[in-house]
Amino acid sequence: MDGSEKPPRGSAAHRVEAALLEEIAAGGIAAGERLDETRLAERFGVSRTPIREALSRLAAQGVLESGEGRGMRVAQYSREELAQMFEAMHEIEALCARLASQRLTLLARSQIEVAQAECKAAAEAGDLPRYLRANEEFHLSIYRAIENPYIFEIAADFRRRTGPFRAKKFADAGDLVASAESHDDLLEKIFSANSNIAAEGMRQHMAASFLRVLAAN
Amino acid sequence: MDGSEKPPRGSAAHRVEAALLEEIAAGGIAAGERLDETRLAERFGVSRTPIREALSRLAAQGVLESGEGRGMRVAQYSREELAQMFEAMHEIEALCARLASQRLTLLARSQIEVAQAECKAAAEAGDLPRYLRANEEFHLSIYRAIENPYIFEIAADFRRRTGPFRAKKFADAGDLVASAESHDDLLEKIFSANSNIAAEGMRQHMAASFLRVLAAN
DNA sequence: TCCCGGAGATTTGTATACAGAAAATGCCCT
DNA sequence: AGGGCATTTTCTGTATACAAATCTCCGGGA
Repeated sequence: MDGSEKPPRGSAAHRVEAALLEEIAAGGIAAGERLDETRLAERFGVSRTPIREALSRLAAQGVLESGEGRGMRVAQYSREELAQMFEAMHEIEALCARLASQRLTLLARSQIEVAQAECKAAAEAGDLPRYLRANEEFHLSIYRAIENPYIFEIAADFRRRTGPFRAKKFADAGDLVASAESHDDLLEKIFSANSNIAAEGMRQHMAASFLRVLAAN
Repeated sequence: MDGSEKPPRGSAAHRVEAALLEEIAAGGIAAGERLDETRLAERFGVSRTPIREALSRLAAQGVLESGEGRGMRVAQYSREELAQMFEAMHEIEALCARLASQRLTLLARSQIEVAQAECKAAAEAGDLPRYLRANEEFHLSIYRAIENPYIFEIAADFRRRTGPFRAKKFADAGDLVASAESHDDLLEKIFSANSNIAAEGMRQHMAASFLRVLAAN
């Protein structure tokens, strides 16, 4: 929830939390999969106590949930739930585009352009992991341009939660190239100095993306 | 983080979490104040373990933070940070009003009206704790009308975090009455079936509120 | 007077044990 | 074969103990 500040409480618990979060975001632990405290304790070489703390924190952040039966599971979303999350994300992304367009500094613009250049390079190389990282950085750089950490955090949180589902829409290298090209269209609108055009451009960009995600999930 | 679903993990830990959250939101524990595990354990009649779990979860939600020195403290915000949070909340609230206006069912409208009636009754009784609860419920009922749990959660989260600061704007019973009356104006706009008027109405309502909050903090 | 170091007190993080609840398994009867 | 009940196993939540880290206070020296 915090950006960058002081080390959070507990080093083993924190290490476990961060590792699990990264693994879940990359799709390494599937939605619905159960996390076993005892096995995780063995895996990380600690007692159950810091494991429970890490799991509990991830649950408080909505990454895990107590589902049917025992144990924590990676939060699962039905298609309907996924669609609702995308709808919320859709609104937040449009808001971000509008605000970014209103507040854009030359420095922020330059950073967005650097991020887009990396997207293009990764797409041309047909390198999916690299593209996924670059794509996230591209969108995060737009959120940063708003210069409000709370808005940044909301948008970044959606990215974190939907990451595993969104990754599935890229079937081949052509998809990467098309995605990177759609960024160009989007940036034209964000840089147009018309915040309504920016918001509408982001709506279209995200709608196209979500339709592909729903098809792939 | 969740609205209403299954009982969250842990009954003592959960009870403590909920009680602390309510107390913090009502301003009963001040921003920056340190929470002592041992004393809380005595107070709630449990061991440190569930206390630690509750505190850890509240930290994951941004309500508490590990600050300078030992222990968890209620999260503190500078005026600048508070203003940024309000700016973000302002945008989210306007978005909520717009969507609620677009999606309002008769049932949802009725529930909002019940909540507003309770606000008025509490204001007329000059009962601050009752008013604070009623005011929260009023706003939550608007978010519920959107029927998207993710948007609900974002807006509710801001309410949770800003609760202690917002509570300080009510200096006397007249403030309660004025606040309840401003809800009438707001509802007229939300019920107007014009989502732009609804959004603008909420912007004004929240801006007035934030200016009073900044003055009081 | 001020600063530093050491000792004691306090707090934090974790490991382990225990009790209770939930789930799984096995057995018996229809 | 299927269902119900009893028993066993597994998991969850919590209490307690311990070690390490941090904080506070006091005394001594410059």
